[in-house]
Amino acid sequence: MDVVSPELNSLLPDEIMDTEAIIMDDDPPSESPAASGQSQPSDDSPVPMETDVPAVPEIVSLCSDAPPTQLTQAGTTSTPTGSTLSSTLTSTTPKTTSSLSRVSLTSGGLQKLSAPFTLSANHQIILNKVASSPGADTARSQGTTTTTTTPGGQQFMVTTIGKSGQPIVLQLPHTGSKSASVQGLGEAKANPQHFKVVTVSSASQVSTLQAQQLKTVQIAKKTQVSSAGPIKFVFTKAVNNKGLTAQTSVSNVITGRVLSTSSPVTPPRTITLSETLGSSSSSKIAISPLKSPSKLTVVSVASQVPNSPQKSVSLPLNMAHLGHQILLQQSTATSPAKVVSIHSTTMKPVQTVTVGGVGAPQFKTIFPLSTPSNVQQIQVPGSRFHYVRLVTATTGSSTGHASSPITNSSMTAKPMVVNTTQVRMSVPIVPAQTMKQVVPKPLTSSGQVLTTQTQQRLIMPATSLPQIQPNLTNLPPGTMLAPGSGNMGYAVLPAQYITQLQQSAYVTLASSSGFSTPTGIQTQARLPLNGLSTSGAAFRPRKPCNCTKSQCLKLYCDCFANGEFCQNCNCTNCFNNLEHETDRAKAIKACLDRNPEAFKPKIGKGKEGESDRRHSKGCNCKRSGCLKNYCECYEAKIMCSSTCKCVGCKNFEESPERKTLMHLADAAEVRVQQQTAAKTKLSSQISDLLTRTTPAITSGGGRMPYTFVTKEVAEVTCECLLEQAEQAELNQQPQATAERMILEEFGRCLMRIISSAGKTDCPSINC
DNA sequence: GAGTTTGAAACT
DNA sequence: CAGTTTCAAACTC
Repeated sequence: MDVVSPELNSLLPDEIMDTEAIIMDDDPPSESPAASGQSQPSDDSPVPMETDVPAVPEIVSLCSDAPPTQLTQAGTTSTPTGSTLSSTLTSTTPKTTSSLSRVSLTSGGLQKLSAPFTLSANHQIILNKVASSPGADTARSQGTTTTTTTPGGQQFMVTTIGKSGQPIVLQLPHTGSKSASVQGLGEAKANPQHFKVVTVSSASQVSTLQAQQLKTVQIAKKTQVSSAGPIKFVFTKAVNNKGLTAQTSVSNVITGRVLSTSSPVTPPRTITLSETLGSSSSSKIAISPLKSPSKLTVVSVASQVPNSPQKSVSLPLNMAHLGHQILLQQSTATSPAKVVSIHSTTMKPVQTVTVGGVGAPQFKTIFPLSTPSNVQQIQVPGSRFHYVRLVTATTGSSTGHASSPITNSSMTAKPMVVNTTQVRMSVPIVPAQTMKQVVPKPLTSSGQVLTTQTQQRLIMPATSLPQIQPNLTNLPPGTMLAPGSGNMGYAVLPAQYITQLQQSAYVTLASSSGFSTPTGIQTQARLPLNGLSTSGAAFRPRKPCNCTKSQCLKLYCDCFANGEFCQNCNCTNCFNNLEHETDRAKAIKACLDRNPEAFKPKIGKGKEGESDRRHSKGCNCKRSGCLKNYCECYEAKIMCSSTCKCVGCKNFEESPERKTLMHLADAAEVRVQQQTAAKTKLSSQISDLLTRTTPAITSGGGRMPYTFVTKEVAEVTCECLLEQAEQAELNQQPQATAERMILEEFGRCLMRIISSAGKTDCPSINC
């Protein structure tokens, strides 16, 4: 799921996006266990999701070091006209490996590279770079597009934007033992199909990515329906950061997008795409803390004809091992139609990913942010984690950065214009809170109700640390995964952080002021604290920490404990940021080692019959009587329970001290609210007054008092008043009469002043 | 704002 | 697991 430029999309007509060409019609799903997950016995029904990709993908790996812009395998011959890129066959299943053929790789239309490839039994194509072609360096930083035509006439288009430096594996889903060439003989022959996968990677990360990183695209299974039917993709991505220690916060980006033509009347079909990074293809990441595949529906629409059918990808999401591999696999029955993608031909697309449980599909959204790297977010149902990939703006801007502006139908997304250094796109911003409200309570495959707690977020490192594999079930809701610095790892970012990014992006981008960085974010919103309501505290400004010695990498730091990055804090030597992912990852691991539930909400639901909210561990107060904010129970506005070990506790239901304090606290809160409201109102009134008076002043239609009540006017007025006083004295009027005469004169003076106020000239006042 | 108190977290 | 230390927030002046 990736950013696909509209230009690239436009190159692929809907009719050529069908998967039929690569699908074996007559292959029973059970023939190839490795690919059985992607194979579907039924044509129209969505392909069941698999949580695993073949441990040993027999595929043709295409190393992205070579800059092929276009790979065309006609199944028979291809004529290399330029520099040649040879690919090695990496298929490990010779039994069903189809014959090799030459692949024509064309870079930018100027170079043609030929590479052998093989379609394995499970329909995987691995294009491996053997050696850099002469033209590789020149084209490395440029987007590349690879188009492969299978012997059966199917065509794949793999586009790489930027320096991916990574081999690409196209894996055809299980189609039985038949070779691809055989497969293509049927319907596919008559109806060549195209698959389009776009990869975008950070050019700055090329050095760390190395050629060992592998992208695998599993093209799922055939369907026998017509080519007009919608296609589903199972998209898997494996990440292995072993040995990679890059510190930069921007990781490589591998984005793939598969477009499928869909007809409103034709049943959806499925394509499995797997993307593997790292040397170890067997390691996998289970995204879903539920340990059961979740459905991920990716809808990306870019540069499509307004009336063109939606192209959606339904993917199951399963993350088993953080930092190794992420598998997005398609689930079976759920329909991708749940996702509504809104596209605009004028705006660059933004990805939207919908993830749902098997039983209860959920909406998930991925959208780019205006951070130095675009952020793609995946919210996994059930855990409410947000898995985010930071997508670096690549240098391959010439190819066009594209994303699909997609909004969830149930979300109130705000369109925004995103400015990156090279990309400007419109992005629907969906606040995390909005998404929370949208996402229904997920169920695991076994029907288990997942936690709905939203109190905490854990920040996990994008980790190049394979050993750090925290149990995702311990991660607090709102956790996000983002790519590690310089590596393909995923960092768990707090949802709040993403929200902040989004907000910042919106402001910055809306003003077209250019790129926005997280550190520059001023608008902060915070998800609720432990046990607190999610509604009221949602976007409340987060309290900055003041850590000095802990580097904000210990639970002393509230930011860290809440799974947030430090932003606008007063901390010193802070490591709680993306720039110190490695250290942060270690710290997180250390915390989890000490307490696997360290990042779980402390305030959870108590036992049955007890209060709804209670402290998981209880407090240990000794001197505060549990009536001060030192006490975590009191701070969370809950009463101490049997789990507490406090001494002299006064934080219980019948405690008069507690009642008094609570009453005072409520009263104080009311006062604060009233004061705040009064200030707001006064400020509004002042602002309104200034707004109304300013034009009058500038236009001459009216003047402020100081403009006409001059010193002279005041002196004259005083003289008039004195004159009245003198006259009253001369006439020996009573004091009351004298005062009345003075006041009446003052009134006349005021009237003259007012009447002359509207005149441009200085008023003249005569007694 | 500086200093003190407090209790959770970290350490031994 | 208990005791001690460290730490940062809460609190007081």
